[in-house]
Amino acid sequence: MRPGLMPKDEPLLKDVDPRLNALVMDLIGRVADKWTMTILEVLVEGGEMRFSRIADGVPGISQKMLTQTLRAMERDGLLVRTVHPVVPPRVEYRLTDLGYSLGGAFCGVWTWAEENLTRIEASRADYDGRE
Amino acid sequence: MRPGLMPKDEPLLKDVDPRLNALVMDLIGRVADKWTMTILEVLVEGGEMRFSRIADGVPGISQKMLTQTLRAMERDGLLVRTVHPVVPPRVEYRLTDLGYSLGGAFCGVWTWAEENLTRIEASRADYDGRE
DNA sequence: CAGGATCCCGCCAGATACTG
DNA sequence: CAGTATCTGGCGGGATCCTG
Repeated sequence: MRPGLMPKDEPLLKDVDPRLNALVMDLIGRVADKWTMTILEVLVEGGEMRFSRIADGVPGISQKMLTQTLRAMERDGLLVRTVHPVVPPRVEYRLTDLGYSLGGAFCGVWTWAEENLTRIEASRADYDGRE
Repeated sequence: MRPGLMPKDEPLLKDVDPRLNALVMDLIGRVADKWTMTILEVLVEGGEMRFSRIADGVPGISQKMLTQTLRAMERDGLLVRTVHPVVPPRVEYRLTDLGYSLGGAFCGVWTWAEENLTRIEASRADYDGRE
């Protein structure tokens, strides 16, 4: 593919600013966790939703982590939080365009996980079988 | 889009087995972290590589986390680890087809992060500005 | 209903030292 | 070179109680 031999000092990644790269990695660390991905999935499917309905859609999440993750997503501009001043309180969460675009980007990972789950479990069983 | 009103007990996600869904979420939790993503990126770019060259391509990672992440990826069948019985030791890591396919799935997330980094930083600054 | 505030435990990850 | 082994502090995250 490349002409000539590969020089040994060729940069490993594209020659991007390492500081920029670190920022991107941190951003990914923030955004690429299972809670964020799942909440994103739920909101893509369900549109604007209230707190407790999101909780229903994310089995296993604690209220603390749900609040925390939603706040982080709001801070990152992935969703908007609307408080309706009524009793009982009614808070709606709706994805922004940025949020939807992240949902699209994650879609590939989600699909990949679904498609390859059994293959990976088999690989793990095989790996654990050997010693 | 949908005929009729939406019944209130409509399932939030596609009506998948919740246990299957939990497994997928766990798998994503395993695989969607910044170290795995970065190592994947490096190996997609660099092909078969040795331990220390991978370390060079992943700035900021500790040797412990690199070993640990590589082992987990091997267990999941994302890469193969080849030990050459020479002195000094020479260990090569190479992605499997499964690993490459995950790299492709992550590509969207990586690109998304690069493209939207400044927008997100602006959103955070704005969010932190208000109180 | 949608959280805020606390307490607290587990394990994650960095630092350091050692080895085949 | 490519790891293991060990110690340790920090904090992620669950459980619980309380409130506008």
